Amino acid sequence: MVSLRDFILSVSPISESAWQDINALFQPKLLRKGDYFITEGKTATQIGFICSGIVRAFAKNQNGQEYNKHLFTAPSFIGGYASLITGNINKINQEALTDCELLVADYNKLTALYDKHPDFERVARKLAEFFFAAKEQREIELVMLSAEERYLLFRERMPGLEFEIPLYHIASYLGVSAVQLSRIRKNLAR
Amino acid sequence: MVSLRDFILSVSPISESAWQDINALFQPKLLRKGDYFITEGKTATQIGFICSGIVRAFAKNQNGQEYNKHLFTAPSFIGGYASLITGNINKINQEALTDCELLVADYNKLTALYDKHPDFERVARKLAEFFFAAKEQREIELVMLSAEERYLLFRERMPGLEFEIPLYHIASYLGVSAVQLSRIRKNLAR
DNA sequence: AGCTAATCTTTACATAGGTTAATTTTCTTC
DNA sequence: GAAGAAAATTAACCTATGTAAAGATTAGCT
Repeated sequence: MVSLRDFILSVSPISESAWQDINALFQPKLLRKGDYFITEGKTATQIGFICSGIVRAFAKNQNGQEYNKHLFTAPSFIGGYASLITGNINKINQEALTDCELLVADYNKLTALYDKHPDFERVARKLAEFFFAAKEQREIELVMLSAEERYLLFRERMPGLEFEIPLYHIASYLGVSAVQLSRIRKNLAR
Repeated sequence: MVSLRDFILSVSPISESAWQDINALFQPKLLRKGDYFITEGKTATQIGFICSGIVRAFAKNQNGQEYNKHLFTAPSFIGGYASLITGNINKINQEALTDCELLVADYNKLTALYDKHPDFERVARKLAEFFFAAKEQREIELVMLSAEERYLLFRERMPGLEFEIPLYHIASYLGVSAVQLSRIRKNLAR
């Protein structure tokens, strides 16, 4: 159970009055395992904050095959970030893999606070920068590392997570099939 | 030959006084074909803006194999963005593939302007958000599309670029070997 | 505990794509 | 325009990984 306030403050300090305005926009929401926070097809309007639980973000191709773009655990923001930013149709789905406690806010109301609270816009800037750096890192790893190396890295970075959700979700997150991950695990066991 | 001012204004409006302060920090610099703007190993300190020319950003793995993370054409910012943001050691190299006209500034001096000019920090926020959205799109394409589809997309998005730089740089950008790209082109020709 | 569904592994086969090296084509430069 | 260097293609071979289907294992009810 993680606090939104602490999370924001860990990014960049903000005034008490900014926090009050931000906090007022977030409402608690419970997401049951299997529920979706967003689905593709409409422009995203809401941003969520995970207090507890696990959410997967995935894209579907024309054949219906899914790719787990990200596995979110608390504390983190979720929502169709690219769609929120650009206003384009959202192409991402986000599904709870466990029961989740969320805080949910309207993204436009939130960004409307930037004018009043430049310290909050600074939080947003730093977050966007970190998100970018993380994506860049992931991109490099997807291309430069073998699937086995990516799996080992995953276990290091998110220890225990592989026992909380189905392996095929992890395989998809690593960019391989469940069968291939099974082979990799067999190899490592020797 | 593209103007930094126009590029910034296309992201978000800023005051004339902000522009004056920003502009004062940039110095022109000529990069010859083959020259490097940054190399891996040190923390990045400078940010560049491409007025003309082509730059590739690439990562090297332990075997010395290279992966072209990005091909930059004017107008765009270059520099070890992840390193600038996080302060970590830069792991990226950026090499001019043609002669380039750059504008170069000290990144810390530039970000020091955020306090004085919140409208400039807004530019930085929006840029970071767009960079993120672009990376996310690229990640999805790397995983969900075949190499052939990625090549076709590349030709659509950066028309003509394939005739200005060696094909093996494009292959690397697409995440395949030069041999494989050659096969793909042969296939498409039929 | 026992039944059912979900998950994971294994097998068999197909294929995209890597590597190396040889050959051809294109670009530079004198 | 000829010589040499760089780039691109082709061929031969190999491996990682995909797909489909069958089995084995585990988890979730009632």
